[in-house]
Amino acid sequence: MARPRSEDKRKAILDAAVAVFAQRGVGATPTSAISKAAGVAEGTLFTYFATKDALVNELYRALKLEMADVLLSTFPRAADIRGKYQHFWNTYVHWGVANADKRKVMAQLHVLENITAESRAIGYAPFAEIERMGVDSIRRKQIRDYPHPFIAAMLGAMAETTMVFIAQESRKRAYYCAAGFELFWKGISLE
Amino acid sequence: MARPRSEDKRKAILDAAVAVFAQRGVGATPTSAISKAAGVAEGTLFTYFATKDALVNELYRALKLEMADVLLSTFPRAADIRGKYQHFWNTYVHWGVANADKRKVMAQLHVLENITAESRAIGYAPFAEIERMGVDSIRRKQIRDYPHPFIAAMLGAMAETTMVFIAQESRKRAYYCAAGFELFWKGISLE
Amino acid sequence: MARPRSEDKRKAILDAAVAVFAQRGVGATPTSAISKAAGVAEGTLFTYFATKDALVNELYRALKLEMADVLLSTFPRAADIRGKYQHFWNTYVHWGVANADKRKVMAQLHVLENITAESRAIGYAPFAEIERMGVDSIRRKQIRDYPHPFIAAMLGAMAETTMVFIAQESRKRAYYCAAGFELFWKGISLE
Amino acid sequence: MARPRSEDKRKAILDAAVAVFAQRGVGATPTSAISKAAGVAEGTLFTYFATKDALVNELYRALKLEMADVLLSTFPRAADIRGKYQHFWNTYVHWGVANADKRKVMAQLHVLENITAESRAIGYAPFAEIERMGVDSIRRKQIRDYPHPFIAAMLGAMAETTMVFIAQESRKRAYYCAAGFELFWKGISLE
DNA sequence: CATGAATGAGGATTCATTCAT
DNA sequence: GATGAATGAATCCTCATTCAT
Repeated sequence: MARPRSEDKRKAILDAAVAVFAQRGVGATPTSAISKAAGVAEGTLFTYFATKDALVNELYRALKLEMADVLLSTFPRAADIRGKYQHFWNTYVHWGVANADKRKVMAQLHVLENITAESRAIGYAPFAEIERMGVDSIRRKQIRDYPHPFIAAMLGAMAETTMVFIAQESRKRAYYCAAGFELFWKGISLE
Repeated sequence: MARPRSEDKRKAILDAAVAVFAQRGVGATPTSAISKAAGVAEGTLFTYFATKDALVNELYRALKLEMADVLLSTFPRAADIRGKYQHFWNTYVHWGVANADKRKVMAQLHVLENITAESRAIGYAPFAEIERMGVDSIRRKQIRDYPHPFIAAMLGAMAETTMVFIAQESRKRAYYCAAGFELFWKGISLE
Repeated sequence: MARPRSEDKRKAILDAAVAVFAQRGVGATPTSAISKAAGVAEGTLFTYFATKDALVNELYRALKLEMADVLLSTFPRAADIRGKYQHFWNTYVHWGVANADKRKVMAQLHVLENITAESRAIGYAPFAEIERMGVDSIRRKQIRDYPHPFIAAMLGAMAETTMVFIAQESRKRAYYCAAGFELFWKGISLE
Repeated sequence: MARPRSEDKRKAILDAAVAVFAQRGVGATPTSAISKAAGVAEGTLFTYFATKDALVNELYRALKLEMADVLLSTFPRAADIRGKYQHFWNTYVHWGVANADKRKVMAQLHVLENITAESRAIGYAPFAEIERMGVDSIRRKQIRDYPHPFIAAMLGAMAETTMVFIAQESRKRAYYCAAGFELFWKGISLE
């Protein structure tokens, strides 16, 4: 058996990609910058990822799965409907603030045409459970009756906006987090 | 360094840039694609814009100014506070839907590190009047008391999200436009 | 009008390609070696030839056409059948000896899978006239009855072999040229 | 530097090289393609052959020796002079048709600058006996008086040409084989 | 001023070879 | 010895920018 492919190195490349992508932009970052940041040779990157596109797609999936895990692993099944939405909001915002680079990269990735339909499907899969809860809360008339994807997208966009403000004024983190959720909740709650 | 002769050609280049940027992405578009789309020679582009970055920055400013003009030129000074916000919302959404390319490009531009602080300042300037109105409405307790930039950013983000849904289901344009504003207004109105 | 594309430069690139291809082999020659030998920048090569393959194909056609021109421009229509074949033989051998690089490159090109069917067709076209004469001479029973392509290929292969020997012993050029043709002619003549 | 253990593996690599070289060309074939086709690891190839060039040279020699063996092992010492030449012709053509890959590779190898003078010498050695017979037949005035290497090269080139036609029209194998030899023999026979 | 050919640095990827396991 | 990951020089091609016409 030869030297096995190192999971650490793989992670290092992915992490390095996040760091440099956040700083320079996905499209503007040469693979050489990634390999250098990861501390591997230029060619090594290509033993772990066949092409730059493949790397970008894998990164997309990894970030999506990480986010889903963060959102779901501490989900309060016993909470009331407001508590559940609040959980998503808080968890998302805190994760986003603590992982500013990952958030920036995710924002770029969502918009990139390099991401394949398959990657999008895989990245979306774990959110299906979240969607089910959301749809359910609408059917049970626990929140206002809008299409669920619309509500989810609004939550995402509003949370992103909130994160931007927290990034600018980190002292007011609690304030913005609460204010953002208030705005959102007023919008979708029944009264 | 005299101003180049043809203002038309300048416009043509900027318009062409919008079209190709929307399709291929700002970073992935070569200047040659822009000049070809504009019907001018590759070199000509550089007599109007010193560098690609300069072109991108001028485009940013032009789009910002256009948007401000759209928002302000028909502003209903006599309307009540809800009517004023509704005006911004409707105007922005309709403009964005009718000018999908420009909207896509703006979204990319906002996030690009190529845009200088100066460009951002210039682009922001005409929105100062809007800001004054917004700040005013808060001071007068016509809407809930959040920092104005936060509200403005939320309006922008929510309107963008709305436009995405309209782009996907153009038949439901009126529905989404209204739903989005409802969500927003519930969030910031006092009762 | 900008600087016009220079036919000279185009020729220079093609000539340089012949020289370096002959020395290092088509597949083993980087485009940078060609551009350097031609005295142009690396990028310039690609304004004249879209890809390396395109360059190779154009070279193939150019060499084929040149050869056809050499063979046909002095063709002795009045000569007897032996004289006609002798003309082809002599002309081909002398051209090949005088243009050793081109001959070497042609030999490589013929065998390369990079050469498109279209290029082969174009390169073959001017030889159609030669083929007609050959087929004719067979129909009229002026030479032995073999398929014409077979005879033509034999003539080519035998002439090539002859050229190799002349390249090694240039003093014996006349001897080998005559000996080679003798061998060929004995093979195909009726008595 | 002890001889590597498995002679089988060595053979497997050489055989694999023939197969992939024939398909993709010597220059265009990466060593990884050879090792994969041989069913060994990439690194293993280099315990059997120090460099790609070394492998290519050994392959050249192996093929040359194989050919010499084929030509000589069944040599009809009792036959008349025509029968002897006919034997070479037939054996060569049949071997070449049956081993199309090896023939194609040989053709490439002959022309490659990677083949060292030493390899050429070694590859030629077993043909010395053939040469002796040939020279002898000339001295005894059994065939026309041309330099033996010239005759041998002609036989080779004409046989190669014959093989190409048989490869294209395998039904006419017997015809082309006979026709080719006829052509050759008419050329060198005394009457 | 308009044109588009010329330039060469830079980018993604390949590949012969080395070396840790 | 066998394996295949690691390496980095080399390759083809792109593209922002310059400059001759």
